[in-house]
Amino acid sequence: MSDTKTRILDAASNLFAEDGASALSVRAISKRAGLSTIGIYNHFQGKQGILDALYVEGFNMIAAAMRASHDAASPRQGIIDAITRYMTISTEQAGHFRLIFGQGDSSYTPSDAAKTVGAAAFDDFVYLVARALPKDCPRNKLREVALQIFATAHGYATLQHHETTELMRAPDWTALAINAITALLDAAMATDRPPHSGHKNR
Amino acid sequence: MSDTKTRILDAASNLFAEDGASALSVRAISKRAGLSTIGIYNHFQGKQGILDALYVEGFNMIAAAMRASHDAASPRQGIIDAITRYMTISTEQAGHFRLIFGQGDSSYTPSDAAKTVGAAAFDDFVYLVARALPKDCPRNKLREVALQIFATAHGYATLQHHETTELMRAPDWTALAINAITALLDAAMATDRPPHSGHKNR
DNA sequence: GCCACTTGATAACACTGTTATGGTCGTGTA
DNA sequence: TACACGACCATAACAGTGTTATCAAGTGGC
Repeated sequence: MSDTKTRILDAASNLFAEDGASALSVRAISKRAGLSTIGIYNHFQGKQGILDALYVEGFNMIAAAMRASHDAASPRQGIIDAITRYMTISTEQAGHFRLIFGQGDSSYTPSDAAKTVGAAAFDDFVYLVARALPKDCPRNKLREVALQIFATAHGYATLQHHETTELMRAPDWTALAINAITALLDAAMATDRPPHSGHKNR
Repeated sequence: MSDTKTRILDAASNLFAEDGASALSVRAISKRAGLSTIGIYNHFQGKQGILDALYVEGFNMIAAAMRASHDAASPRQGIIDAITRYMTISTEQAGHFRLIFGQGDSSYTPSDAAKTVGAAAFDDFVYLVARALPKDCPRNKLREVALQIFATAHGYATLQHHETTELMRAPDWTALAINAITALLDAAMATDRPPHSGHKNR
């Protein structure tokens, strides 16, 4: 990576860390880097390329959080720890989180390369979930349970920052998420029913 | 409401329905209304006021979906029906959904009046959940279970439109959401444990 | 050395939301 | 009736946005 490219990316990262995606005009970035705006087009093909780099950076953080670690007391606790880390990232890396989930810059569309990083992060999580489910669990169901756990946690991570829920007495969002995921894991472990049967009245 | 205000709002609503929030420049709205841009400032205090009107419109749709209806087979089925309707809205009214959850226009911040509409929609949902839980359930827990159900569903509604999950074989998001919420309702009905105990390893 | 490509500064372009300017109209008060 | 004031309107101007155009310099390959 050339010196200019590094200078631009460092400038963008610093501005992003200070004030989120709205601080990232091409003029602000190039001024911070001590260059003109043209370098953003030469090295990153424009502003979208800058945002792609930050998107990938954010997803790498999420992936690291969702990866199996060796110090969990059980595979199940490993999942709970991963979700706790995910909830922490949604707050501590709020700029990245908002960018990834569409709230940072409404004109940004991730490139195909950036998208594949997100998909790979999910694969890491599937592996973590696989260790907590029976060994004979079909691969389809594995991915589905992982998707459910992730989607569930994601709802809590997203809603905790939403202005309507900010009007409420502050709940402990991580605790609520863990509680919901615990219920989901219990249900997944307890039954062998097909995935869609939850759709019927019980 | 004056004729000018109506013309502007109709123009904005039509443009929004066609191409989402990105179609809503003040020049596009005023051109569609056959007026100059100044009316947007006189009648709506600027573009944020236009977006507020659409935000409130979207939240009113969500509120209607989440409200108790009299034709559910049981209170529990009433919740499941409401969540199903919520999932439907997230797709059929994608523009409104994206605007409400921060993805429509990253420069938009809802006014305090708009925010209270969202909070009121949640109150309707709490009432729906109350009918499915034991009558002696403390109000705190009621609100918390309602929040959990809503957050859980919200995760599915949001992730179904995200580009990383769009790379996957298309899951039935509504079925997955209902399945997760069923697990959550089972857990809420089965135990009287304090809300935070799910945080411990089991 | 010549040529093609890459890189960089600067200016220009088309677009954005907003404010400023000047004018008209309607309403209330003396 | 006359006047003052406020609301509303068209238009122009402003300051900002991402991007492209123009010109010049540097580099690498033949």
